[in-house]
Amino acid sequence: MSSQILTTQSSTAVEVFIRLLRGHAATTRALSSELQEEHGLTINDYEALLRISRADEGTMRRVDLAKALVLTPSGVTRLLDGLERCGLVEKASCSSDARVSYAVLTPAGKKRLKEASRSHLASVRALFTERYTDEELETLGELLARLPDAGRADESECVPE
Amino acid sequence: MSSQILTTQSSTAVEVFIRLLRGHAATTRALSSELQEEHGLTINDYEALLRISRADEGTMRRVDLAKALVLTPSGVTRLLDGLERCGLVEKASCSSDARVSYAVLTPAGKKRLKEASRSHLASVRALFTERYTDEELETLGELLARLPDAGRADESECVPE
DNA sequence: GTGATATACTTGACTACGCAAGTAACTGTA
DNA sequence: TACAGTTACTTGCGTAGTCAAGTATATCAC
Repeated sequence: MSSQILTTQSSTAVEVFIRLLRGHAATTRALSSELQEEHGLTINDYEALLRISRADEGTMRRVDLAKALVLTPSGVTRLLDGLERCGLVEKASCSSDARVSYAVLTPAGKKRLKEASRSHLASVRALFTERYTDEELETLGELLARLPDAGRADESECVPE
Repeated sequence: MSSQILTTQSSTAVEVFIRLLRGHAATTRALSSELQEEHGLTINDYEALLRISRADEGTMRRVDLAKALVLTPSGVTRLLDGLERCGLVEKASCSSDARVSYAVLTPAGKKRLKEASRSHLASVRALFTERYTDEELETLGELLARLPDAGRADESECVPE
């Protein structure tokens, strides 16, 4: 009905953006309900545990975790509050800088992460490999990595021992 | 420190997923603060106005809007509550089905959408075209469209008259 | 028609954030 | 050594969304 201006050139940019939003919403929902039900973790809980487990010395400054998860510092405080309440993470202080408080996995945290990893990784792989060839996955990963802050995703595949 | 299992095959699936999450967070944040400040709309407000404006007869069932935006019905109720309170959207009833209530743009809603479109579309294009060639954008769009529910993004480029 | 089931939508209670402001500690400059 | 500025983190408050439950209407089987 209403007249529309369809600028063909670079109209794809907007499409791509929308698909990014919707794809994120749908995949997150698909994966997080499973993670939630089976292991009581949100996607960010899981990612936080994973990042901490992979960090040098197995500890991570809250600030660095915020960057890795693309959260604000307050978001991280609350995220870790929850994980601490569940006994999966503990605070540790830094000897050289009294401002920083490290997050460390407890044995329970390591255990939970390991359990959750099995099914979560399998689900992620299933979700993507049923839609893309290896080559396409490679391409998609490379392209998404150029988005602001998406580059630091690096090798998140590891399953902590 | 901890031993890690790096399954090279399809490890990219997980990487891609993470980049999707982080890329979404970062691009949304970048674009929505501008939209918020300059036009008082969130990304979803904007998308809702756009979808309604593009629908046949300029009206849309709430259920269909939910699907298009990948929100739950209650999410749509609240989203539209806000837009109604701002006078950008109105309810209309359906003569053939008393359960459905349509969302229609008010003149103010059309005006706001049109104003917001200018800068928003420009920002989206800038954000993406500074990172990708036309060809890459095409590829990225095609790949993202395969994700669950991301396919219905279609030609969102239109600026309502 | 009448009851079972499905659909469209709303509401209350909750969660996961963000933002702004605050505290404490560190750093660099004079 | 004192003070300005920065950094790490927390807290109060607000918001956007979910889920579960509820209401009203429609549809289908018989």
